[in-house]
Amino acid sequence: MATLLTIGDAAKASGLTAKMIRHYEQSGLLNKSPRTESGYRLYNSEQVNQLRFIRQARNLGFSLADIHSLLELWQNPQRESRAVKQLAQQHLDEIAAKIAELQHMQQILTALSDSCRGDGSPHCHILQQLAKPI
Amino acid sequence: MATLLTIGDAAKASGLTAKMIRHYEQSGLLNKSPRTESGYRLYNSEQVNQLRFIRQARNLGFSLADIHSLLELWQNPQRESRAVKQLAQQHLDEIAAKIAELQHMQQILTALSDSCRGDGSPHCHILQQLAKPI
DNA sequence: TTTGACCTTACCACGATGGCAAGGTTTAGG
DNA sequence: CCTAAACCTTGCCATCGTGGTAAGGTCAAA
Repeated sequence: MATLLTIGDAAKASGLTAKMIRHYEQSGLLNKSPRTESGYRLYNSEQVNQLRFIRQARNLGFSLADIHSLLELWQNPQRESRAVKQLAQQHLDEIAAKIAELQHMQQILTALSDSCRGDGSPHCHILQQLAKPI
Repeated sequence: MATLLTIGDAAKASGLTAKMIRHYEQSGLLNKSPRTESGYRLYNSEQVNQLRFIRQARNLGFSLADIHSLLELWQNPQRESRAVKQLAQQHLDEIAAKIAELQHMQQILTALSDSCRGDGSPHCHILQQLAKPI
C-alpha cells in the first residue's frame, strides 16, 4: 500500500514548505513527481525520504548545488565515500571561513562598541572610527 | 581647491566599485552627486569620505539599511551616541547568532565527516545520517 | 584622427525563499 | 446536494548586495 501524499502533506512530513518542494523540482534537484488527473503532485514514501534528506542537508548549510551532488551519490550504489567526504570537507572549509570572518567583525565591533559611552552625548568612537580615512 | 573625482577615481579612493556607488545612490543611501555637462558624476572629498565610511561599515557587516541610519547619525551633530551603540549592539547580536548557527553546523558535520572513511567503498555515515527519518 | 579608457543607462543574473494573485479541485459540514 | 473552507496550480515580483553585459556617449593622449 503505497501511501501517496499531496504536496502539503509531503511538506509537513519532510519539514519543508510546498513552495520549496516546487522550487526544488523546478531547479532540477528533484525528478518531476507524478500527478493526479487534475494536476496535483503526488509523493510516495521514497520521495518523502528524499525530501527529508534535502531538508537535513539544508540544515547543515549545504547549497542546493551540493545537495544535488549528495543526492546523486546517495542513489548511486557504486559511489565512493571519498566523494561524499570531500564535499563535506569543502563545506566545512567554507563554514570555517565564514566563522572566522564573522569573528573578525565581532572582535572589531565589540571593541568599538565598548569604547562608545552610549549616552545622550553626540561623541561616539564608533562613528569616529568609521569616518577615519585609514 | 576642491578636487573633484569621477566615479572611477572615487571608487579607487574609497575601496568600493563604481557599480556599488551607483547602486548606493540609486537606493537612496547617497545623495545624488553633481554631474558634469556631459552627465559624469563628480565627487568632492567630503563625499569620498562618505564613501569610505560606507565601505568600512560594510566591512563590519552592517546592512545598507543600517548604514543609512549610521550615516544620518554621523551627519547629525545632535545625535545621541546611545542610538549608535544600539545599532552596533543589534548587529553584534546578529553576528553572534550567525556564528552560533555556523558552529552548530560545524560541530555536527565535523562529527559526521570524521566517521566517514572517505575511501573507495560506498559505505558512508554522512549519507546514512542525512537519510535517517529521525 | 584614431584609439583606448573612461563614463552613462538599462537590463539580467545569482541563491534561496517568501508573498500574492487568479484560478481550479477537493473535502467536510449543513 | 450545495456551499465554504482548505487545498492545489502557475506565474510573477521581492528580498539583499553584487556582478556582468550591452549599446552608446565622452574625453585625453598619441
